[in-house]
Amino acid sequence: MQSIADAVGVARSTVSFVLNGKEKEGHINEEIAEKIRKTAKEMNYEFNQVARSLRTGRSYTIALVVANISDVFFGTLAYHIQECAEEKGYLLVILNTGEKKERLSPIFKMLKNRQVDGIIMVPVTNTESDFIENLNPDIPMVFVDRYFETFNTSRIHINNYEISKTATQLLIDKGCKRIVLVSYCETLMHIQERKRGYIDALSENNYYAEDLICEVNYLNPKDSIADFLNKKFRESPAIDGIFMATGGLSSITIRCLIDMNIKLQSDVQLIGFGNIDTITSVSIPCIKQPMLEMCQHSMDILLNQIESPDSKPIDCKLPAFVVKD
Amino acid sequence: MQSIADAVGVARSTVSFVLNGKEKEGHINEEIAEKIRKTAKEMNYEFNQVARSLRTGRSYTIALVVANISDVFFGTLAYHIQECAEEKGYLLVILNTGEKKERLSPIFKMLKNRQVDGIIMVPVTNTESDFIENLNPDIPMVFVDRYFETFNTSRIHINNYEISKTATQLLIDKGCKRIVLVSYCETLMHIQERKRGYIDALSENNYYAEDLICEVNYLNPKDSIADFLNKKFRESPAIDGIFMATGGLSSITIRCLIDMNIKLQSDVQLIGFGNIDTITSVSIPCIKQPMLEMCQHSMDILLNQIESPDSKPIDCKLPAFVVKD
DNA sequence: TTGTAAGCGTTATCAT
DNA sequence: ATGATAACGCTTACAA
Repeated sequence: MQSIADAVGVARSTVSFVLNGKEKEGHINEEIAEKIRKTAKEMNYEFNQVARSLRTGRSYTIALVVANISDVFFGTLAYHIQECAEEKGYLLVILNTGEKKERLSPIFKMLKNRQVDGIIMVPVTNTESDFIENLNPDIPMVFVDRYFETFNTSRIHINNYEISKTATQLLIDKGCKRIVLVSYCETLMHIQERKRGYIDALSENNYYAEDLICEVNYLNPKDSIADFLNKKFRESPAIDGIFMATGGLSSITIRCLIDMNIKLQSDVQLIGFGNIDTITSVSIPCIKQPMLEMCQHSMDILLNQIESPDSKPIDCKLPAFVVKD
Repeated sequence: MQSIADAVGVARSTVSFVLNGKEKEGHINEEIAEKIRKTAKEMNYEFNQVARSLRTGRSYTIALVVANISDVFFGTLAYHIQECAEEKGYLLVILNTGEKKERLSPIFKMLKNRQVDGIIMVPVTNTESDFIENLNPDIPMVFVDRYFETFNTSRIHINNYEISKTATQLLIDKGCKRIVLVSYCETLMHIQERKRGYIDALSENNYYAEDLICEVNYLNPKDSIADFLNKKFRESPAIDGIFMATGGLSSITIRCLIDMNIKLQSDVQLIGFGNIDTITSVSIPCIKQPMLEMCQHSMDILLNQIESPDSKPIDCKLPAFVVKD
């Protein structure tokens, strides 16, 4: 920057103003501004983000904190968020929590050292009280996909309740009467909401029965599901529909059914989250999340929060949609 | 830092030396050093990485550049690399190229502005000459998975030739005589090497025939594969084995076969890259890459290169392994 | 053994 | 309309 200033014959500060597009504020002669820009290009000057960060306190970096980036759902989030971030001049850093709450505090600490401007996060299960009590980093933060009811940050999520009710109703409309819910045993709101949608749809048709709910834990879900389904298919009346509450569970459940020699979409009607259609040759209706929109909104809301830190948290609910068979 | 210095009654520089573990260089009294450390902890001081970066020219940040982080292979790389990086105190940023060479130059520019210390990259196809001519960023860089024959950077890859030959031989040992290769039409070395392994195994048994090679392009590979297989199954003698040269192609090919009502592992014997076993109920042998080791080595080699920029590029070939059915 | 001071490359305030 | 100059928080050569 100094050398540009020397070359043009002005002061460093003049160059800085021009190169930051603040000619107006600096009241700089258009002619000389043009000359500065030209020389900068000639000398192919590129500013040093680190120095700028030190001075301004902003790093133009945001962080994405997820359980495990190798999961395709998180990977897709990362992909879109990186693209959005790049467009706005931000760099994206990735952190994995491994769903371990004790990793959060060191992560937030490090992000602060680095003067990271904002965090997009898929929160770890069962950390609501930690956030309320002491975990809250004072960096602008938005939650994506998952959220907590009483912890008030900006959140971007889908209409879990409504879409789950719609999906379940779809099975009912096909004539199913004994519809299983395959889900995780989980306190996170999005899972709770999906369950509530399922229950309400069944209740309204008087089909609800507690014993149709299969809630597994994260370790070894496959065996639990297989056992459950095996039992339920032998009962009379047997089950005739399954609603799978996450993408991961959809794959696992379908794998179980194939192993059990159950004919998909004839012995049993299915619907679930995720891209089920890619793993089986019968086409199965599924609930798709508007990934790109979720990411765009996350980014927009986060940037807004970075610009105006005192703005109120925003609750952004986007519609998911059912892709029929 | 100043406030610690004030509290203890020493100079800022003394504090700096102690906190960086350079008491020896600074020749600092152990007693006072201890006091400084204690006060730092009490005031829960945390150093500002940005300021440090500006001063030292190192950001303790590395970048992972891949085609698309939502792809599970790249996602898995990202996961392990992030873990390794964190362990060494590095932050990981992610960049997607979308396999577009024109995105590389702006990416490298930005990484330089940010004083990123090193790059781990899965290079974009057909960019060898660009790298040789003008693209080479002068940031330490390693290639992982893919590499170019004549562009001399450190590379971490698997024994593509050997493992492909072994895999093909496995099909031959099962009695297959008409073995198809499903691969991409691609100049990247790792794909070429896989093809060479396949050809050599067949040639040694006098089974090689050019018309058994199905090389598709990245756009719409599914239809090309389906057409090819359809034709080949009708020929006499029909094909009886398939070697699938990438994880993505394995899924696609198997999906085609199921659609065609071909019985896996009886009408045709399969072997391929990736986690095939998760998408079908018949178990199919597959080639697994040592993902964790690849990432650890990438990180080690990169860090070494950062520490000693003049060290020679390293060629690190790791063994993949076949998981049998 | 400790302290001083000069940077690192910017931005932004204030005088001119 | 432009230029000096201090500051951001840290590291490190050198003086004391």
